[in-house]
Amino acid sequence: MLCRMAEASGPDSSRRVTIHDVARSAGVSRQTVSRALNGKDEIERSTKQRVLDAARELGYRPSRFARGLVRQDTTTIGLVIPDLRNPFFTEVAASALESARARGWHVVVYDTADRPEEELGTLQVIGSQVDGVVGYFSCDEDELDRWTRGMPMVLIGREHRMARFSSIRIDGEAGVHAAVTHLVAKGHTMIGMLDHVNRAEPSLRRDWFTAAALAHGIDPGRVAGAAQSADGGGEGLRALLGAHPEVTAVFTFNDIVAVGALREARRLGRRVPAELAVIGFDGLQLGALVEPPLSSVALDTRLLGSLAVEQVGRLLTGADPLPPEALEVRAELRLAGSA
Amino acid sequence: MLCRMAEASGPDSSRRVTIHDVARSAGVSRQTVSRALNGKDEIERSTKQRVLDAARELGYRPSRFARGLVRQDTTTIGLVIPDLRNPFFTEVAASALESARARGWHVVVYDTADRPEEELGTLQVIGSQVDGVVGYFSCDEDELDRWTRGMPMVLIGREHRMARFSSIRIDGEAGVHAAVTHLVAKGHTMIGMLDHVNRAEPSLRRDWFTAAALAHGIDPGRVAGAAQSADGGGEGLRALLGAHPEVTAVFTFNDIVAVGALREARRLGRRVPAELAVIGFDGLQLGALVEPPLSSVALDTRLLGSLAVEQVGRLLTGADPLPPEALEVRAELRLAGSA
DNA sequence: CCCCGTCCCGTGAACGTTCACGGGAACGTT
DNA sequence: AACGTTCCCGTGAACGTTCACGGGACGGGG
Repeated sequence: MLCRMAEASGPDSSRRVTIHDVARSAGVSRQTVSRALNGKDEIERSTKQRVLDAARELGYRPSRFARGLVRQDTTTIGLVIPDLRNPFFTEVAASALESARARGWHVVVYDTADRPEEELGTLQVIGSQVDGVVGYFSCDEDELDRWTRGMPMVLIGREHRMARFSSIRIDGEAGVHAAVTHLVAKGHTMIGMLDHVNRAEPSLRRDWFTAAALAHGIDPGRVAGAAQSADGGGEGLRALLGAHPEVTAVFTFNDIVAVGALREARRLGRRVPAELAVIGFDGLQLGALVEPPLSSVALDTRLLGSLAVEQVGRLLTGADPLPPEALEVRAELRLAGSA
Repeated sequence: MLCRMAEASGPDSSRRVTIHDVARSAGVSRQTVSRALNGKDEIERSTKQRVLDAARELGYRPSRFARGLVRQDTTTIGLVIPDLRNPFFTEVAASALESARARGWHVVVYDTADRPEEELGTLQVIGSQVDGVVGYFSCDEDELDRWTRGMPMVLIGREHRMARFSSIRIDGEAGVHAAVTHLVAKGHTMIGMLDHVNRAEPSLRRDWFTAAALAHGIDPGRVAGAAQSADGGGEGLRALLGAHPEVTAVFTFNDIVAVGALREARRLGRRVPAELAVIGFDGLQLGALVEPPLSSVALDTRLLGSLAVEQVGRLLTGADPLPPEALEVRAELRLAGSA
């Protein structure tokens, strides 16, 4: 009489084990089972143990949906990332997870595998599973709007037009200016750039570079494209030096590309920073692992992730959203061995 | 008469907007609203549009809990990772996300921040939010059992005792043996190792190294501990060379440590691989970024992640679980410039 | 004129849990 | 003996959605 028959021996064994089954098996009511499982106190010790045993015996697991329906306390946000293996996004994701955990939120992560066409599908699926979304999107704003149906969204590193969106701006103007200033101070006058390739419009970082170069009376035209990978950085550097052999310093779209350029420079026999100075963008931890360590216009990825989470939180609780000027991450030059 | 009053102007504005509100506002029934929103067909074009407008006007968003309760189709798994910023775990996580996405599952990611005491809290919270768990756990198996209450679990890189757990075994014996063999063939006889520090028991990788060294008649005692970071690898190498100056080759616990050792070797003025050969473990993409590229006993992280997801899937659908011999990832030597 | 089919829409029921309330038993107090 | 307290426990209701079913309106064919 200690326990009734266990396992799948009921009339239809495919049905889910509910709180009712446990109650019946333990000879008590639903509410008592609920009390036992949730550690409420209006219950006798022996009864509690009996219920717990019955639950274990039947393999009972409460339905998160039913529970979530009645107590509206769990919030879940979606994090959309183009490529988790890219160290930059890894850091942003880690920071976002950190901030979310501090608030007791759950984070569902989606990796769109760098395919913009995946974004819509993801959005559609996400829309019915989370309370808000944070992340990177490359598709059109109207498309975003169509698929998210009024869900709070925070876009990272991208401008927004519609009021219901929010976005974290990345301001690298001062940082890039400082980088060019530093290179000039070191005596460089022929400064090139490895820009993002495969994009319709020239990158913002390219604009910042151009402005900084012009401010120092430097020709900003020495630019080559590079695919977003270390190999891409290597090839980009070869192309740049092929077209502009006079270049003695390079600013790159990001650190991955910079690391590739660094590796290629070594292979070409050019000493860094003596014969070729390199400054990246992002300030990844990765930059400290290579030799010489990478100088970079560093972004505070921790701040980036936490700002995004903070803002989506305000949007979905209805609190005052952060003003645009607070939603800005300023990049600043961090010098190491490579420049 | 196009649309009723919008915004929060009801009697109590704090209540959630339900499908009922939309129905009332559009002058139809719940079911019709449901039809419009879910793209069912038994509905007239104009009605559908009217409902959609009303929904948008009111800012209606369906409750994922209510929906999940009635249609039992969405499955969500939890992914528990000690430190997402660690490139190895990043790769495993990315692979797991990939596999889950292919199955249409959602993945909630938890980063325990390398603190074992966080695991229990995570587990407790996770238990009521996901259908199954995949990941790394360092705490006791009984503790795991206590907090998960019969939820399917797949442990990675760790043995299990209880039947309800499943685990992915990592077999590096042959790979480490091959690594040592290769070093011996290159003429090395004084081979050291940088092991994981801060662990109660010596690591499995250490055991594999010891066995391989003995098989070649090599003293396996030249070992130093290293913290799990690049800096740790550097310090470890200094300690190892301090205690055993005769060492000409090093096998490390993992690639991060190896990269640190590589960097330190350069700083010490020892040429790699001529004066110091280095072989890591894990086979991270990171290894290709440093100079010289890192040789490593490589793990197929993609397989690792997909196996774990596959197995947790079988456990929670009740399909035949994969047998232990299929739940094994074999590491194999991948040579590059560093050895 | 009746019957049947198609198109569109609405009504009860169910999903599985927790909350608010009520109530009986045992015990002590006036 | 009547009454208040404390300790356990059970019963309706509610959460918000979808499914299964039923039914009215309309049109066409016999």
